[in-house]
Amino acid sequence: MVTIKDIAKALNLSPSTVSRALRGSYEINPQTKQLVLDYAAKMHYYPNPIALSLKGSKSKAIGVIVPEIAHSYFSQVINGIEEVAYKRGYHVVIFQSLESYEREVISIENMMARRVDGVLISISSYTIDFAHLQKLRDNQFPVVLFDRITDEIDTFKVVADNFAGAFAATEHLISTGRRRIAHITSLPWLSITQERLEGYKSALAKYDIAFDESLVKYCSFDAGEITMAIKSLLALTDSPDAFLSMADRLTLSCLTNLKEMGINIPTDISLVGFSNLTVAHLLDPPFSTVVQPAFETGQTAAQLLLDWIEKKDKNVDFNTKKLPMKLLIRKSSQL
Amino acid sequence: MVTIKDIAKALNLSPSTVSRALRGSYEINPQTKQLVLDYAAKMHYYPNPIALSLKGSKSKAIGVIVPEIAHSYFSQVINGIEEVAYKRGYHVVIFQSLESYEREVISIENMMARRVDGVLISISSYTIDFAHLQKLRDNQFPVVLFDRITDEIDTFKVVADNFAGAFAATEHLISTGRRRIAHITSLPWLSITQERLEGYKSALAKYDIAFDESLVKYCSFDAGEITMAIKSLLALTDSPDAFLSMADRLTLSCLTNLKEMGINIPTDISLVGFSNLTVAHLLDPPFSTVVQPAFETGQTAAQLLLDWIEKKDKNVDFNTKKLPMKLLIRKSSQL
DNA sequence: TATGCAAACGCAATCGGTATCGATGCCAAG
DNA sequence: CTTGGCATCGATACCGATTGCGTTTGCATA
Repeated sequence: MVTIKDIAKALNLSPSTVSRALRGSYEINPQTKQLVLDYAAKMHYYPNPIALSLKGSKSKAIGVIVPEIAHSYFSQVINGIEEVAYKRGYHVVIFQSLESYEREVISIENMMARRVDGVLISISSYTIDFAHLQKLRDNQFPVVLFDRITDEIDTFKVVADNFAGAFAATEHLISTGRRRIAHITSLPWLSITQERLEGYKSALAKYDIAFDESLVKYCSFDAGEITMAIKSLLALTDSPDAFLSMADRLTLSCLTNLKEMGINIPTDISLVGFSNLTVAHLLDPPFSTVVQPAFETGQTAAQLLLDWIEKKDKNVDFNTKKLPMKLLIRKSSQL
Repeated sequence: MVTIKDIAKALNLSPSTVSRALRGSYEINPQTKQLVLDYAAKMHYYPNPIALSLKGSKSKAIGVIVPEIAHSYFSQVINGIEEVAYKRGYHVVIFQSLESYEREVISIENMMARRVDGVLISISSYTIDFAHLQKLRDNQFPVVLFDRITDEIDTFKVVADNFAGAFAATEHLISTGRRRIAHITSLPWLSITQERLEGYKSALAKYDIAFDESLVKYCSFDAGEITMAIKSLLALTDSPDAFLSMADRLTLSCLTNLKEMGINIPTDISLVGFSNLTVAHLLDPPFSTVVQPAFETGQTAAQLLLDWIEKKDKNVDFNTKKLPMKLLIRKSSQL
């Protein structure tokens, strides 16, 4: 690896002159400058980013924490983050929390130890204490939340319009004649869970359908739990005629379970689910989905973070970007 | 951020003593050592990895190049890589080639500029010149290939047993009475394409079925091409009774196209495809798949690379690890 | 001729941590 | 009393690039 000193030695110049020539400083003789530039190009000189980082205390790296990489939604988000970061000369270091609070805290520490310039995070399902994030913010450290956010941290946030997505899905089910719409959702304390529930309730209200608490089921990541939830829903005296599921894993579980039980979709029960699977149209039956703007979420969050990092003055005006959802109606929810 | 010098000043010691105390050097008074350790813990001291990197010319980072992150197979591979890398204190920097040779070359340069300690790469489909990789190897730089490999580079490689996978799938189709088995595959110059074709041929030979070149279709990433291929196969006078597709995107395209054409699966045409989709069982019909050991591939490749990086002597004995495939038989290929 | 003043470039400190080489103090052996 | 050896710790160069400041030119002006 060729360094500035190598170039300096070869051209009988001082390292400082070479450095300035490479950076195009005005106080270098154009001829000298050209000489250095040519030689550097010939020798394939690249500035050592590690030395730069040490000097400037900027690593040109951002950290990303997601619950799981191998999950269609998050891998699409990462795709969007990559695209933006790559174009702006940053690299992306990825961590998985695996929905564990402890791993999330460790990942944050790890990132700080590695001196990333900023963090993008979608909070783990089991994180209810946000001290690890608040500490970063207290130190003026740039953190952008996406998808799973929280009110307790004041910063930039990027989310899908969960309310509108749930509202549209519910309204669609109502418009196809359904009245007893079960709401299968994730953990109750998550922001996305709450927003989606509100969208659902709001749509019911619009059509004067009473909200029935017994139709709402909160499910953890235990696979058996969703099966239990479905069975208890079907056991109701006034059992549901539609399922609205609010997460990928829940959507797929619903489908698997209902099929196993021999329930006809959509004749017996109509089905709409939040999902970013690219093969929803190939499922049996082709599945109506609310699709999250995953790629755009990644892009937007990365933009915000990098703008923030590169901003001179530290007076930033935080806001929350809300990206539109898309409802794709397929056979699972048609008459 | 607290540094060694801060600690030194606070405890009236020299930076070198603090450094040695933190590293547990034997030549430090146990009491002094404890003092330093306690103070460092209290102040949340983390060694600056950037300074370490500059000194030791090791970045403790590895680069990964995949065609696309948001692809079930590759995201599972990355998952495996991550797991191993973090346990061993490395971080993972991910690049996408998007199946472009140019982007692959740029990514390599980018990684070198960033001084990663090693590279894991699954070669882009349109890479037929390997000079960029050979240059790395010429400089004794650790590179491990996975999935898409090449004979032109002598190094560690990790692949799935493509031959066995294709053989098993073909044999299964034959055992269900199929004799005209179409082979829909990827670009002809890829290692995986060739190995899978060999497996297919070998299974045909075993059962004395003549190999018919007209049943083999090579498809690029153009979506229309697969449709054309399928139509031309169905137009044959002796048209196929089974489709064997050799990549995720092809498998899904086959399914989409055949369904659109109103062809009954598996009655009219039996279907088996290579795929790492986790929802194959929910497709219509439930889809027989050859599943690649994605996670294990990532783990193995990362292991090999890190062992190599950390090895003292540079005499490494290259080999190619072959991981078993799994054939999951579902309705799409049953009688 | 002396002085001023740019233009062009070199010196050396710096970032944080490590490693080499001393330096010091103390105790025991000669 | 001197010398050697050990235990313990400090000063400093170094990794690669940047940067404030100083220095050397050449040239024009008083």
